[in-house]
Amino acid sequence: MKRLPVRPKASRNRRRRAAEIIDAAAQVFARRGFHGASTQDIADVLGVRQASLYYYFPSKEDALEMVCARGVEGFVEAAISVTEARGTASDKLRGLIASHLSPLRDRGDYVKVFLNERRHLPTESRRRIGRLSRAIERIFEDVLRAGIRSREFRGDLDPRLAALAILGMANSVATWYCKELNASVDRVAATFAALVIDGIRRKGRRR
Amino acid sequence: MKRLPVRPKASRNRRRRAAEIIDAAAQVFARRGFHGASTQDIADVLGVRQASLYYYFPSKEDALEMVCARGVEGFVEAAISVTEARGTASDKLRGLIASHLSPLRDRGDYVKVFLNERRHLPTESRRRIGRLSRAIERIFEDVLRAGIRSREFRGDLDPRLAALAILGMANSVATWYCKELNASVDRVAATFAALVIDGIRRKGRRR
DNA sequence: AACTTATTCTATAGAACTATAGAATAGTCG
DNA sequence: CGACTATTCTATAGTTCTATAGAATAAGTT
Repeated sequence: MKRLPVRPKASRNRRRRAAEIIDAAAQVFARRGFHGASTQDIADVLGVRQASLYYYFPSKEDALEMVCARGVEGFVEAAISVTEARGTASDKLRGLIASHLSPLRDRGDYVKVFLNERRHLPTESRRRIGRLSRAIERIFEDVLRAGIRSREFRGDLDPRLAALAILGMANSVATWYCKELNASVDRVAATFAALVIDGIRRKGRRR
Repeated sequence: MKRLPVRPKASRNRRRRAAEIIDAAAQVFARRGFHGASTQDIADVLGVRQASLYYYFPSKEDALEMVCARGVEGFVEAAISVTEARGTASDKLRGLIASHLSPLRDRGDYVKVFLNERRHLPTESRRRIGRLSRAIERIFEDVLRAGIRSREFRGDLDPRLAALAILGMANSVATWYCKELNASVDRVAATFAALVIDGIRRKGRRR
């Protein structure tokens, strides 16, 4: 086993160092998937020995849990605060979409891992995180339902199906947003919201 | 090593047997992901020894390639034939969405694997399959562009972004469609198409 | 400096997994 | 039936990976 060229300095702040570790894990899990990534891969990103990681987490699965947790962190709170503000159902939906895409800006890897790898979590934490997912679906659904009740949205809309459609659309951004950065997250959010609210068909000469 | 309870009969048709093997692989890869699934898992589904699989494929990666190939098989052809039919741009888009969701009915696992695991393919086959993906995106994009030119769709639409949105929405169905079968694939397709074409907002008193 | 604690390192046990080799069994056909 | 081919099995080499133990080094403190 070879000696590392330069021994990295130990951080004086454990918290900060732990965040660096989890950040590297997020990066690697996002790229190769949980099972496709080895703890060695994470260590390589940090320039550290594989075994050193275990000072910061007790198992690879726990690392995944930390990444996933940060991947949904704040999603629900942000969504709730959007729905509690004043405004039409359309406004709220626009806000929901924007707040849902927002974490892609600074936590893209975490979100990707949450979306694609959460199924590999051990049962208990998977359940816990699954509840958060469903909470978010519910919030979208409720806004749609409210819009239908207020006659702002079409009465023939299936709120559950529409919520899944909108979330599917929004979540798909995580797979390409970093590659094609000619569109900012805000612009994507606005475009998507306009698309589902008014549709793509030209208006004016209808009915 | 224990003896298997009943030795499975050898199929007299190699083709058919190979299809069974790949089917089991699709099922297992869909559930656990490529790296999360072992060849043992596949063998368990078939009630066969792990090593027996290697009579049908030379490596696990090749099995993934076969699954992915069948996961996109016919997508492009079906999409092209839709766009070549007569009809408005809206009709074509509806048709595209329907034909894109159609394989979920009988090949859900293959589609899931194609969508989620193709990134784990070795470089060359990943490229080849990536080209097919891009071809499909292009087809959607072209229909949108044609609709804009014919003034059927709004002029301010970004066709690339809209195509990605619609595909993201459609592809997301693969993650939940088998769990919640209270909606048939056809109904989902129709709902989604209506959603993006006309939007969710109630019409009639506008402009 | 001497001592104490925090962090990383070396080394490795032990498990799991892919893939190969060659034996054994089942099916087919003269 | 006996020979021939197809398919599956047993057994295992060799690799990779997670996680632990204990030594070594860096940082902080008195």
